Amino acid sequence: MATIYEVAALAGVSPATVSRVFNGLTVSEEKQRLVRDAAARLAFTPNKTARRLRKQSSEIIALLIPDIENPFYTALARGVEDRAQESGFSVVLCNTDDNPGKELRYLQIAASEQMAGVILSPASDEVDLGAIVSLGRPVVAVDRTTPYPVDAVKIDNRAAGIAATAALFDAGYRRIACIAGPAGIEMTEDRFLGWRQVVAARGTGTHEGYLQHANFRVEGGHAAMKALLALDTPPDAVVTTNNLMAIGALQAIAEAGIPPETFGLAAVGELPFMVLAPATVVQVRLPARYLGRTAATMLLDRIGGDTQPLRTVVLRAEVSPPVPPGKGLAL
Amino acid sequence: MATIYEVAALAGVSPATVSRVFNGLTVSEEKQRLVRDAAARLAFTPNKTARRLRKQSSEIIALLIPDIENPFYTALARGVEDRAQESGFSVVLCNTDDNPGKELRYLQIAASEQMAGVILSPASDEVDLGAIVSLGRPVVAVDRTTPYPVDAVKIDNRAAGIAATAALFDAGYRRIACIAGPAGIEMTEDRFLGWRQVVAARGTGTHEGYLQHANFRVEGGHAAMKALLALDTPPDAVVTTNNLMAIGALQAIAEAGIPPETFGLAAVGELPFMVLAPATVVQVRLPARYLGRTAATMLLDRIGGDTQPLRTVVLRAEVSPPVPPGKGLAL
DNA sequence: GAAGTCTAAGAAATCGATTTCGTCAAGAGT
DNA sequence: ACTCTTGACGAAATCGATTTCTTAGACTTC
Repeated sequence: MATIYEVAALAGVSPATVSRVFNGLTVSEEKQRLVRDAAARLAFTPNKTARRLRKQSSEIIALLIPDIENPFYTALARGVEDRAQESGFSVVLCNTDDNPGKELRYLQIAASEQMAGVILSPASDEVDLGAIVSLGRPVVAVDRTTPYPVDAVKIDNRAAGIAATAALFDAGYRRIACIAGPAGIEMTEDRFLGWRQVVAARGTGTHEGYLQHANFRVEGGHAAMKALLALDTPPDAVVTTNNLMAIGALQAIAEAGIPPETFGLAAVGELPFMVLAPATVVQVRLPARYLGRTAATMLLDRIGGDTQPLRTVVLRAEVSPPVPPGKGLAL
Repeated sequence: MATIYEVAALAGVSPATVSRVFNGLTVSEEKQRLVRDAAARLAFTPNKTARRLRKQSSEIIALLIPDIENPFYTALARGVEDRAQESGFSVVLCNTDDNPGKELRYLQIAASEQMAGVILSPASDEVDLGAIVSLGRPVVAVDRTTPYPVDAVKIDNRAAGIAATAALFDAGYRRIACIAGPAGIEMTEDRFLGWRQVVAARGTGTHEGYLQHANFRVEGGHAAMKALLALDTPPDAVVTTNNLMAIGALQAIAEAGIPPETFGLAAVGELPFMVLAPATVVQVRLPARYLGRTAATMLLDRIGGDTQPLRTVVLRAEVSPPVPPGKGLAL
């Protein structure tokens, strides 16, 4: 591939002039023409590695997500990518598997690769952002906040938990359990607090074992649902705090021979690739792609020099389908 | 972050010696100890941009996939990532949306970013690998082959189409249609030729309109299935040539009020997040993660200097669940 | 005509790691 | 004791783009 020196030689100017032409600095029209002609003839593409070394930064954003196989996160990734590409940035997608060790490794890569900024969904409250923050690289946390001085975009998780649970009560269910993610994760806590609040307000109380903690994956939801169904007084409905645990719960319900339309299920998050009738499950729709897009806008603003005070943007979820009163959902 | 010069100054050696220590060249034990101590004290992390500029390459692989929201491709990506990380390589995931323009742009990025190699599922037979191949960067094509001199890993697609179709005949269906991806894509062609071969061999022939081409997405399968159901003589079963089109077909079947267990459906590819009884759908399981892992192994071998002749590795699919004879699948 | 100012453009330093070339010291052989 | 060989290590070039500093020429003013 041609270098700036070859373009300069062909155009009869200095390499500095070639650089000025492509970076929009002042160069006479005559010499601009010479440089562009030469570059076109040589099919010149600037070497980004050299530029990155000299400028000490890049046009790359690191995006750290905990589960690449969760469609919530792939939708979020597309939102980040949409916005980043509008500004000429590339996105490196880093799948952490909710593993703090992998997450730290990716953060170190972001630092040593001079990425311009990081968007991440932290694997835990103990995520170590010290190195990247101390380098002055902007960070935006999504879906979960951190104690570090970084911007954040999140869902109103408590309201989402409330909406999911209220929908089940409105549909006539009375023994409503909750399958939550791992304890200690802020998003999990907020969502099941929403469940608990509605259960307390509607006066039915909860049974022992009606709150089950699971991992966020399909198999976590599956195991938790089996545990719920094995109780002396099983629930007649369940709220899951994410989409994949709802899938697992549905599988367990089907395996138990329960027709899905007679058991109440509300998920915080859209179920991917739904083939059941839409009324079978209440889905609290999370704006994942917009969440990603918002996070990228905030990060790009910081990269561009934005020095406004740190802020947290909170997005809202919405319930789908809207729930009419009465027993069961499949009306 | 500390540079190699600062480590050298603290250790009392030259920068070249520091570089030699970390790159395993011959350095006296005494000086090795001095360098390692100094590096630890300064928390030295080598600047990969500088190294990449001097060495003219990087430890990054570009992975170009057509649909990040298709779990087949996220599983493939995990396989690539698994293997790459074993060798200290990072993977940049590039989502092309089956768009040749986006694909070309990502290939140009791979070239100008000096990525060590590329794994891609080509958006079309006309993909332009000229620039990246002429730079000598290794390329491995997955899932689809190309006319360029590159290695490939693929599924035995024809056999997969045959297996899916045969399973439906074995289950007792007789009017078996096919929902295939866009015409002209090798993988599509091979899979529906497998369908056509079995239909011809079993002597039932096909009806006008029994072969529907769609895009590979859920909505493509949905529209194609509605078109099939609207025929004067609708089919009693269908083969879809990928997983997401099966999802769309199932949605259309449910919307038409047909119990899914009475309609035959076989998909080439595992349906993601299945909540129907496993016997409802025949799934031809594709080893996506292993496909990714194999592609990465081949690419890393090339990056490492492998000069064996170009080769294509063909992996096999398997049918799940195994199909007993008789009408319908839900036995 | 001389002095001062401004602008375009070239020379060279810079970014940080790697690698090439040259030097010096130690060891072996005669 | 001298010569030759080998290995460790330092100096400096290299990768390619950007940017700083300097210079030359054009223009204006007195």
